[in-house]
Formats: sequence, structure tokens, C-alpha cells
Amino acid sequence: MGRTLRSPGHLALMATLKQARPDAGQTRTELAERLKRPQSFIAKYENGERRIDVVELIEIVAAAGTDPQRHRPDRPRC
Amino acid sequence: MGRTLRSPGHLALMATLKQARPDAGQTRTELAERLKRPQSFIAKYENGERRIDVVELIEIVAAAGTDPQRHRPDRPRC
DNA sequence: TGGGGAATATCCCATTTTGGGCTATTCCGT
DNA sequence: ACGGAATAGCCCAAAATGGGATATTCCCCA
Repeated sequence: MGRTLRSPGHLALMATLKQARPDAGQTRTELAERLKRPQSFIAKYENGERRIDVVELIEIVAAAGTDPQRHRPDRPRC
Repeated sequence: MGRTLRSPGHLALMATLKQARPDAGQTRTELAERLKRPQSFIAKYENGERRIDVVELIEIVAAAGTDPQRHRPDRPRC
């Protein structure tokens, strides 16, 4: 197994992302569509089978945080 | 070539890291030692030949930002 | 209570990327 | 120019990824 996959840091990140998506009211398929990726891509990183590079994290966060139908608290100002 | 390697986002990140290390007064070998990685690891990401996952970025930033010999401005408070 | 559609999980494996020791090349001070 | 430090590149076995397809789990409702 690779060097960071399955490390504590990765497990934490994976857990965060795994919770953030449903919190934002999205299914894997929906998020996958926004990211123009297959559903299995989401499944992989949410299940800790794949690393996420920095650029991808930014894209994922952006795609997961944009559901206009849903209440979200104001973005913390720091 | 992979999906994000060589993308604008990656080029930008690579440029940032490539500059940050000497700014912090470190050579590749020194940084590599702190990270317990070979010098070629640093060379690869600084030259855009390898992605950096999120956990690695955190480690790199931490390792590159700790040179106590060197003046650095106060960390911005937001 | 079981039928069925939605959501999530897993398979498979060709293709791509990586790890890292070692060598080569470039830089620079004297 | 010489010499050492720093950076760059080579090589290829081993590891990770991509993504379509399939299987499994959930859960609502008649």
C-alpha cells in the first residue's frame, strides 16, 4: 500500500469528504456529474481507495458546496 | 498524462512550492531529510513530474516552513 | 411484505504513475 | 579552471488509477 493512502491523515480527509457530500444534499452520481467523472471515482475516494491530489480537492469542495436548494450557514470569516 | 498533472492548477501549485523552499532557506536535500524522503521526491514534484496529494501538501508545508534561522514575516492573521 | 428504483459498493485489468537509488549536469565561490 | 554543492534526469519494478459494468444494500410505498 502506498505511503499516504490509509494513513491517519487520509482517513480523516476521507471521512470529512464522505460526510460533506450528503450534508450538501448530493448523491454520488450528482457530484460525479458535476465533476464530469464516473460515480466510481467518488466511491473510490470516499472509501479510501484512492488519493486525492490538491487540485482535485479544490474541485471537489467547489462542486460539493454549491447546492442552492439547501441551507448552509454563512461562511466563517476566518 | 494524468488528469490534473500539468493543468493550470498544478502548474501554479508547483511554482508556489518550488519558490517556497528556497524562500525558507532550504535545499532539496534538507527538505528531503525532514520529510524522510529521497531528494528525487522533491525534484519530481518541483519539476511537475508528480502529483502531490493533500496529506503530502500539509507535510511539505510544515517541513518547509520551520527554519528558525530565517526571518519570516508574521503569519497573516487572516 | 415484497417489488422496484435509487444509492452505494465492488470487480477487473489495461494503462499510468510512483519510488528511489544512482548518475549526470549545472552552479558558483575562490 | 577546480571542486563541492545543488539540481536534474534515468530506469524500471512495483503500486495506483480509470471507469464501464455488475452486484449489493437501502428504503419507500402499495
